[in-house]
Amino acid sequence: MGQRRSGHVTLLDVARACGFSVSTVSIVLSEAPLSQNVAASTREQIRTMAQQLGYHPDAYARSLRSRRSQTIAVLAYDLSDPFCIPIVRGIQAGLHPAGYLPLLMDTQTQRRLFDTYLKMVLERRAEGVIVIASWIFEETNLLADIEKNHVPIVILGRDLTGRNVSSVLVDNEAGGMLAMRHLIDLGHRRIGVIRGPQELFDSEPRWVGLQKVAAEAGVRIDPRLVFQLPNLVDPMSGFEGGLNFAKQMLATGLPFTAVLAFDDLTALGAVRGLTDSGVRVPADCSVLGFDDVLPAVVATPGMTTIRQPLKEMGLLAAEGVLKAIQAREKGTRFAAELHTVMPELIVRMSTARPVIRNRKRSAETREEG
Amino acid sequence: MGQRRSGHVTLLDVARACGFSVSTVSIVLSEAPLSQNVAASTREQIRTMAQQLGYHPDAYARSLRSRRSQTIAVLAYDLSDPFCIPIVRGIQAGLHPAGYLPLLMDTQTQRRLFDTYLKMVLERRAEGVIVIASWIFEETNLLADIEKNHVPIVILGRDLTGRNVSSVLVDNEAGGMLAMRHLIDLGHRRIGVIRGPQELFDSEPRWVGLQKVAAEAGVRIDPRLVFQLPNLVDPMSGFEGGLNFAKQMLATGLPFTAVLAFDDLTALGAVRGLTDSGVRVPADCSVLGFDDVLPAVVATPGMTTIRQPLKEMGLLAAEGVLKAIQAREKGTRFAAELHTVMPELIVRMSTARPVIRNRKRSAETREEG
DNA sequence: TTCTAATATTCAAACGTTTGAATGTCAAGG
DNA sequence: CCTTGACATTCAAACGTTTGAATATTAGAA
Repeated sequence: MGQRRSGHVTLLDVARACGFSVSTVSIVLSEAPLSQNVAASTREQIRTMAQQLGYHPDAYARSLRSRRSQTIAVLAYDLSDPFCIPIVRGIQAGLHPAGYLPLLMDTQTQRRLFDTYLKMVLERRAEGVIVIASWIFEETNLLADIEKNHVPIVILGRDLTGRNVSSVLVDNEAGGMLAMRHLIDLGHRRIGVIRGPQELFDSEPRWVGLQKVAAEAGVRIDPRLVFQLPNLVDPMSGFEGGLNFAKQMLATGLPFTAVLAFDDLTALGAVRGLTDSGVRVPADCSVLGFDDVLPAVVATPGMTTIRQPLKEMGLLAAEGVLKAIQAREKGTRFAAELHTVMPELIVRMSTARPVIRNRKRSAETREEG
Repeated sequence: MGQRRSGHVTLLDVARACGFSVSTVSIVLSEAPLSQNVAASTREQIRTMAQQLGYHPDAYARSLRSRRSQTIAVLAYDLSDPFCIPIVRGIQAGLHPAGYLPLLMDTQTQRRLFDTYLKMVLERRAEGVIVIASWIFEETNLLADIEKNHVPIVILGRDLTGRNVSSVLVDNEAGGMLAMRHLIDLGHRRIGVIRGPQELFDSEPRWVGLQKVAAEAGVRIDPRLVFQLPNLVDPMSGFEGGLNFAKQMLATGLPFTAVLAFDDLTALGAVRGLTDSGVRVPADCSVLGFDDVLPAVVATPGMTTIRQPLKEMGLLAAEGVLKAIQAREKGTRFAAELHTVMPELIVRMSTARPVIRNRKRSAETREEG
């Protein structure tokens, strides 16, 4: 009955079925202002008929006509990184009330995919773009192509306000400071550090922050106990880095009572490396992570970590694009905003006061037990 | 220059800029068969001009005209469940070569969101739907509304072939068998079990499988050591369930040397519960999970688990919808297919041979150390 | 010269909406 | 009997693309 060749019920179908024009039906079903002028009986009739036929407006036709896609593209560098998920959740939560749909794209830290998806962003006429950045993100094409088309961008994890791109950041330096302060407060003095990869924006400020606190407290960080992760291509490589570096730390033979890792996966790797070598966490050595992702909270011992308010960051990003879109509609020029959110220390079981004894001895003790 | 009020460069802009008609430009840029008839010089000219202006075809106009959205909706019950991510990855991998884009939707185990997104599926004219099912999934509206519009569906984690919906399943019974066999092979005889929630499709067959193997081996499963998770609303509740049940198991005072958990998060919860009570894993008690999600592999000790080939399942689902779409195009009626994939035992460090001594004693031993 | 057959390009309609302007109806006011 | 205006409905154009049919331009064959 009335099924057109497209297989989808259209306004025309509904119009024919109840004897009104397409215009009237459209006006009623889209609840346009004019619909106040439509007789109540007509409205009722049209609505029930639409319901009956299972009519759903065609978003493509609608968007074509109204030039609004109600879509925000979200370019995540790697969805399999537990870091991304809460952010995406926040974005979703921020977009939903405004009737926008996130178009989620997982670029898998691949330049090629990134470009493919970028093209799609343009083709699908996304009204805005949110980028969850990683080291692979080089600004080149993004700004050239997307901004040329006046699509507002918000970037998470990188400060691009200089290029007039709104940015959401966590205060990494403060995070680094919190981390080091916690360890020092517990009484640790000999601390190994696994720094983040050089190309990652977050790495440096965390390092700066923790150094600052260490210096203030008169704690010297032995450079032989400092390692730096290579560029990560997937979450597991952080884990493996942590694992290997922990073993290398032990191999130095230098005493240390705590490891401060770049992020939670690295910290979990460190825990594995230490445990495998018979060093107990936290009894013999404390480990501290960063981010507060799911694997850190369900591991045992629960990981003490510097929490990033990921969901909140996603929300901020969502609000950011929406604001920019609104501004563009009104013709207002919109100045890029910088949001810096504060990290928070979450104390769990992976850190403890250091025991006043030689690390090596304690390890041996356990091994013979 | 030539920027129209939409803010996007259109075919008309390109046409005007190089003096050809919209048709010619379209034919060249979309590489239609007719483009062979277009002079090489013209083609070149048009292409460079399009490039220069930053032209990108409007997917909406194109889809409207061609009635193809090149989009598959993916309804995931909860993206924050690490279980979903590899599946999504697989789907993405399967769709990409065919030029389809997954429209990822996180229903957050909420009926309301599920319905909202379902409406969007219809409105955005997704050509197919892949559902990653959870207990919240009740077939009612889905089949009524989506199938009415002849949109092919593939469901993961549930057998709906009876309703002519292609389904991808893991052989849960085989998984349950693998799990129990592993524990029995190690020498465990007193085994606690945490079953999955009743409404979840996977729960029962796993339970059947492990019972079968236990019965064959003459191992009796003490019902006082069997617990059942309530319906899960988020991944953490599985963890908490595991934690609490592990403590309850200990509280029974009954001896047991292994816990077989419904999934990895539950198993990780059990590890926490045991460890908190001074029971070491695996020295005093083995723990075995199911799924092989990221938190299970980065935890220490690494979780022995029954791996589901999640990525492969996603791939199968993607291939499933694509096949159905192709069939519909040719007018062929497409019979729903059932894909059952095999789980695999992954041995890590959370399981070991049981020690021949009283569990309680060993726990005390450690506590005094 | 005229016809055929390529080659090269354009016309115009269609996809399903939305919406400003136009049309038609009817009752009250002059 | 004609305005006026409120109400109810429809017309028709537009959004940016694709595509079957049409047209224009050539060159070779009859």
